[in-house]
Formats: sequence, structure tokens, C-alpha cells
Amino acid sequence: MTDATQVKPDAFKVACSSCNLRELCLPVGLARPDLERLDALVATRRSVARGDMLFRAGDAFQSLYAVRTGFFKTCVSSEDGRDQVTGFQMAGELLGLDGISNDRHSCDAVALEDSQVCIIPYGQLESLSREFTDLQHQFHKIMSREIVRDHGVMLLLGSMRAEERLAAFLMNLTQRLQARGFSASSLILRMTREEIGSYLGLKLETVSRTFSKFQDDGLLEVKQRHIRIIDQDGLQQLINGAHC
Amino acid sequence: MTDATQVKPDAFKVACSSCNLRELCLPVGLARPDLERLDALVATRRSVARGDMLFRAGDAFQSLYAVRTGFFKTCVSSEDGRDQVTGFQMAGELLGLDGISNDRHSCDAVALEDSQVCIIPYGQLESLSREFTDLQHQFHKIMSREIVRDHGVMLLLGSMRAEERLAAFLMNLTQRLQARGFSASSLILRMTREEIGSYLGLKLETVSRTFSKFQDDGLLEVKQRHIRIIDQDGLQQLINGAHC
DNA sequence: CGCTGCTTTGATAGACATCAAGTTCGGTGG
DNA sequence: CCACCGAACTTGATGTCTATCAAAGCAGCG
Repeated sequence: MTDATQVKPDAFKVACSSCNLRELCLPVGLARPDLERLDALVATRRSVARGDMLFRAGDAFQSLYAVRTGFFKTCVSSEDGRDQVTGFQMAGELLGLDGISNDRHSCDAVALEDSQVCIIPYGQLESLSREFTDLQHQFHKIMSREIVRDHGVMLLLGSMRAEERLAAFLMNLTQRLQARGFSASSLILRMTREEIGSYLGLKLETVSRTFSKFQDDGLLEVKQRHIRIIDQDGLQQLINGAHC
Repeated sequence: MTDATQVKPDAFKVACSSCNLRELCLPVGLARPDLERLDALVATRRSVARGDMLFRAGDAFQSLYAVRTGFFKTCVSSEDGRDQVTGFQMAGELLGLDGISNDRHSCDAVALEDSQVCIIPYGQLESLSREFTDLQHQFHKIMSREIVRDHGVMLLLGSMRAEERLAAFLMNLTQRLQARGFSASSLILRMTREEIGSYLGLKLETVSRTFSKFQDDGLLEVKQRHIRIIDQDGLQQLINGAHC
């Protein structure tokens, strides 16, 4: 499908300063001058076809990537073939922070639909954030937020049951979609049941069964990957331990 | 026990530049001039008695903390009383990175034995790392390493069985202890079975049973919190999926 | 010396995994 | 345009692992 020689970044660009994601992405809260310097830094974009990898574990780390359009998953795997989805990323979210620690990426980033990312050369980002306090601080916040998010996932994996996990997952997804102007009640999943299961520490059959149960309980309407949320409060109660 | 009025940081200090943890802590790889500036920044220390909290979720975020002596756990909890240990920290490791995202800490840090931490005022660290490229880069590496570590825990929680989890936990602990000059084969656990269980997504009884099984299988000698590792390779094989 | 908190161990139950068919859907080629 | 194919999904039957409930043992400390 995609021509392998066509690896060159997309020519045309949209500056951060005029990007409609600037309130969700790296530039949050930056003033004019900072923003214009950031424009110069984030000069190139790259398209990633559905199923292709943006980077993979072991690749040399050069840049961070901001999702401009589309949807990604990241997965780590252990020496024996165990595999774990560590996150799903949508527009405005950053990919590649794992690479800083070692100068090598430690996970794979796979596009779950045809996507576009902005390339943020890491060395230049470090330089620029030595100049601009706000950018520096914003970048630190993003890394810290990732740590906090991961702790939330650990809580989920360590202490929740299947229904709670799936409910939490759906609430998180819709929340993020809503922040991007999408409906709070209707969504299309970009990932398979197996990928959801991997993320949530469940088998795909359990994910499927739990979707069915939610439908039976009148919480959702499920048609394959089309989900309509009927009872948001009900889902929230599930997360808040409405068991025992 | 500890006098509540005695909250003032410990007066006497040991400079980063002459600290025996400098190869494990924030100063890794820093040259003389950077190191001396860091000395000025990390001026104060604080003692935390066993069972006391260094900070708790919701506290205003001011500083990072480097463990100088002792042992900590960090835990997050959800609105309903669910609780999850997200990590154990020993000498040279940093605490408080979660706080950057929100200007509030999002987890509790509890001393598991009488401990001492070096206080790293965060605002000053940001200033200094605008001046010193190496310090900036080192700090970013530490945050990134935390993210990578968390992904490893997600893999553990999402895809490993009880024996594998405990084996991985023990191997990780001994590795870190060894890097600090302790024996690779003999250790004293600073945490309860319940805390280990919380971290590993298991109940305390399961942790206890698994210890017993490891002992029966000749992998360990377990006497309460005293652990002697007899068959390191055996443990490693367990982690690498020696099941099925 | 007797608490109290931590740990071990046993018996049972429950949640999720596994194995095994079917079903739906989207894409492809005739 | 329709039929077919394969991937993804659903659903059922069964099994395994871990949680839960319960009781007893151990160890450190006042």
C-alpha cells in the first residue's frame, strides 16, 4: 500500500501556534514568543499507516512525537514473548518519553488507524527548554502526568475486578475524547478486544463477556466496536466499588 | 516517639559532591562545577521515623526527595478506599516526581524504617537545570526511567502469575541492593506480606504461600522477613515463563 | 510474660482463563 | 454486485488460580 521510499516527512506544516491541539499538547500555557520558537522546532510531520510502527523497542531515541491525528498503542514485551499494552494515545498526546532514559526506545508504538505525528527533536527541545521556563515546566508536567497515569493503571491492574477495569477504561476514553470535542456518550473503539484485554490484564473473551454483561445491564449499547454509553452514572458506580 | 516540634531539617549536611550515593542518585555523571552548584541546592535533610509519612496525597508539592538512608513505599488510593503500593524506594532513589504534574502530590510516601532524605527544592532544581545541560539531561533520564519502570510493573501485573510476580520482585530487589553493595543472596524485607501483595496485585496469603512454595522447591530460605536466595537461576527461569 | 501485629497454613469459593464452537463484519476478487 | 474469506467477536462448558474465610503459630515489645 504505502510506498516504502515515501518515508520523507510530510512537507506541508501547521505551526504549533495555530494548531487546534495547542491547548491539549506540549504548547499548553505558552506565551507568544515561546510558541514561535516551538514552531521552528516542531517543523516536520510524519504519517504512519494503520498497523505500522512509529518506533519500536530498541530503536535509537531521537525525537518525541505528538499525535496530530489518529490513534496509537504502545506495548512493552519481555524476553519470553509476553506482551503488554501500556497505553493508548490520541490527538495531542506525546509518544516516546520512555526513550530518554536509555537513548533507546523501550516500547513499540503502533498506529491503530492512519495517523499523523509531529516530530519533536529531543535535543532541540532540551535546548529550548533551557531558554524558556514555561516550556521547561510544561514538559516536566507532561512527564510527571505520565507517571501519575501509570500509577493509576497499576491501581487498576492490582486491585480492580474485570467489570471495574473495563468501566474505568471506558470512562477514561470518553473523558479524553470529550476533551477533544467528541461525544461523551458515543464512541468507536480503535483497538481490538485483545488489545483492550492486554491493557487491562484480561483475556479477550473476558473483555467480550464484560461488554455483553454491560449491555444486558443496560449500561451500554455494544455493536462490535461501536459503543454507546447509556448509563454513565452506573459505570461510575461500578468503578467506585459498588460490589460486596 | 519523635518530638513533633522537631520538624526542622537536620542541621548537619553531607554535600552531594562527597556523598557516597552520588553514583546512584541525581548527581550521576555530573562534572565538578555542576556538582558544587547542586551541593548548594540540596542543603537540607530530613529524618522520617518508621511509619511516618514524608508526604501524602494532596499535599502541596514543593520538593523532590532523595532517599539517603532507609526505605520507603509509595501508595496511591482511589476515592473508594482501594489502595495500591506503587513502589519501594531505597538509598539514592528519588521520591515526589508525581507532584510536578499538579503542584500536589498524588501519592503517599511512607518510611518503612527510620530514614533520612535529602530535600531538593523543585523550583531551584528547574533553575539550575536551565544552566547545566548535564543536570537537565540527568533529571529527564530519571523521570523517563520511572516511566519505563512503571511499564515493567504493568507488564508484571497484567501478564504474570503469582510465582512469576514474586520471583520478579525478589530479583529486582536483590539487583538494586547489590548495586548498593549489599549481598546478592541474602536480604531482609522491609515491608509486610500485605505490602508486597499490594505491590504485586496479590493477597497477603498468596504471597506467604508462594514464599513457602519457593522454600519447598529449594529456591529460597524464608524465615519471616529474612530471605536467603539459594537458586537464583531457578528464580530467573520462573520469570522467563518456565511454565506450560 | 502476655499482648499485638505479622505470618503461616488449611478448606472452600469465586473469578477469570482456557478450550471450543459458532457468528458477524469488512474487504477482496470473481 | 455478489459471494467468499479471514479476522475479529460472541458465547458456552470446563478448569485453574487466586481470593476468601478461618484458625493457629511466631516474634517483638512493653
